[in-house]
This record gives sequence, structure tokens and C-alpha cells, in this order.
Amino acid sequence: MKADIKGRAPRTPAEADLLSFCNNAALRKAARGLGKLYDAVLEPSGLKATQYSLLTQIYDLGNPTMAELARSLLMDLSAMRHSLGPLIRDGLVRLRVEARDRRVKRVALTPAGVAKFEEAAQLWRKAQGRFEQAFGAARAAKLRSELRLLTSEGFKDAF
Amino acid sequence: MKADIKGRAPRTPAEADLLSFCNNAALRKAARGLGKLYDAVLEPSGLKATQYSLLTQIYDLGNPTMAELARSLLMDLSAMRHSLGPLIRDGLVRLRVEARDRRVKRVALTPAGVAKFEEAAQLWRKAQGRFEQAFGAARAAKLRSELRLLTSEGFKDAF
DNA sequence: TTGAAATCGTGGCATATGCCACTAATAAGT
DNA sequence: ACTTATTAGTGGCATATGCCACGATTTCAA
Repeated sequence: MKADIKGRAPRTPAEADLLSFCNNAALRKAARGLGKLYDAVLEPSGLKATQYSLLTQIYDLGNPTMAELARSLLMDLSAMRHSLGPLIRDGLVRLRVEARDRRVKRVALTPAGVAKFEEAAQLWRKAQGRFEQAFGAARAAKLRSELRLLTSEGFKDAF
Repeated sequence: MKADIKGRAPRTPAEADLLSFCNNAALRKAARGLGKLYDAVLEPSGLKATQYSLLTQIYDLGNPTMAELARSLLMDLSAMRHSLGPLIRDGLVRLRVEARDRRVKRVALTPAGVAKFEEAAQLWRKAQGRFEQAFGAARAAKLRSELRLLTSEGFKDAF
């Protein structure tokens, strides 16, 4: 465990765990971990949690343009497009050029997409429930609130 | 803005923003957003925040095996190996087979890797400082503490 | 009206991350 | 010692995400 053959001296307790102080690393690590848990619960639907999030946001926004969808997810337009790929390929999502401005494409769920979304939503509720159970509902709400602040324009500007 | 041409009816306030209730989606979104901020600050070093995290953890653990490193980051062994690729290619990290157990490979920073780590650490401190400034130091510590809980074995079991 | 500027989406390339199948090597059990 | 786990890493494939250059369109301005 403490190997360190030919390596640096072992960390002293005081300087131990440098990375645990990094807000960014902590966030990513938590996201990786929680992602796996949600993914496992959603698995029967064949959707990854990220894909479920995409479907949810499309459903929620109604009929967003690609740019609107990307902005709402704080995601790069190109990245979002790439992620949409598998969903389009599998017939869950469809793109339509807007007639009045042919630069624009609107994203919509297909009927199959709506069905898959509703199927996955059941599983999502289960995962979400387990989270609230394990972490505490109020505590979870507080956490989401803090995270929401991190993604706000105001925070970005203050940073 | 409210387009919704041929789309679903607009969300009522009550059901608005479905996704903001998803703990997992909130976490990923925040991670994306914060990642971009840290990345921007680290940019002069040529390292992404994720790569800086990897170097930090290698430095911190001293001379970990690949499996130890992956476990400590709650990361898939294979994923970590892939991420190590660019760092190895750029001569910052090196792998060595362990003589006593030739299945094992130990990960170590090269001298160039140590130098790059120290260079990036300066920038990281700047980013971290900005975060603490914008978010509040105590609040940040609390957030990290909550995130740490999420990544604990106990939470995974309770989930 | 016509050419510059801004907007939207696409494609290519690169890293981040995960899963699975497979090989190598060591540890356990009989 | 042999057979059977178990453990460590590798490689391939797939999705997640981002950046940049580019092409299509629309808007603005001279």
C-alpha cells in the first residue's frame, strides 16, 4: 500500500490529499461517481443518464433550436450536436430546419422518443428517490441550489 | 424565445425546469461549467484541469500503481489509462513495470512532469483563489465536504 | 444593393470516460 | 504441482465534451 519504491517520500498528514482541496476536481469526481449510479438504474431503458438529461431538456423546452438547447445545458453547441447523434440515429430525436430562418434547426422528440423518455423517467424517479433517501431530501435541495449558483452567469462573472 | 412552433405546449410554471431537480444533471452541468473556468486559467500551462488533476494525484500518491491511481480518482482503470496517454506522449509521466509483480505498473512523474506540475500549480492556485473569492471559502469547504460524501463508499452502499 | 459582420450549424480532431473482451501473471485451493 | 480463481493492464469501441475552421444564411451598414 505505502510502496513508494524509488518514489517520492510519502506525504505527511498535513500535505496529504492535495487534490481533495480542488473544487473542480471534487466536482468532477463526484459527477463521475454519481453518473455511474444513475447510469446503472437507467440501464434497463438503454439510455445513459446524460442522454436522459438531453431528452428531458428537449421535452421541457418544447421545441428548442440547437443553440437554445446547448445554452440551457451550458454545453458547447458542437458537443451537444455530437451527443444528439446516437439519439437521432436511434430515432428518438429529430431535427427540422426552420423555414423562416434556414440557419436554424429545431430539435424535437419523435413519438418513439417521447415513449422512451417516459419509460426512462420511471427509472430516473427511482434513482432520484434513492439519492434523496441516501443523502437527505433537504440536503439534496441545498446541494442543487449551490450547484445552480455555480452555473449562473453571476458566478462566472465574479470568477 | 418562446417559439414552440408546432411543438408541445409551453411548460406551466409548476412543471418548469424538470431537469433542475435531477441531482446528477445538476452535478454534471456544474462540472462542465466550472471545468471551463479552471481550464481557462490553466491554459498558459498547456494542461487541461483534468490533466492537472491527474498529475496532482500522481504527485500526491508518490508512486502509485495504475489501479491505485484509478481507485483514488474513482475512475475506471481503462479510462485513466487513456487519459494518461497524452501525458506519457508529452513526456510528463512514465510507467514502470514492478519487478516483484510483473502485472503491476507504477506511474511516476518525469522531471519534466514535476516541472510542469509546479508550473501549473501556480495557475491552479489562482483559479482556486478566484473560486473561493467568488463563492466564499467556508461555503466552498462545505460544498467539497458534501461532494466528498457523495464519493464515499458509504454513500454508494446506501444508494 | 452590396459587401462586411454576426449567427447557426457541421465536421474534424482531441481529450475524457466507460464497458467489454482478452492476455499476462500471480495467488488460492485441492 | 495443477487447476482455477483473481488481479493488473491493454485495446477496441462508444459516448461525452470542447475547440476550431468552414459554409450557409441572415442582418447590418455604407
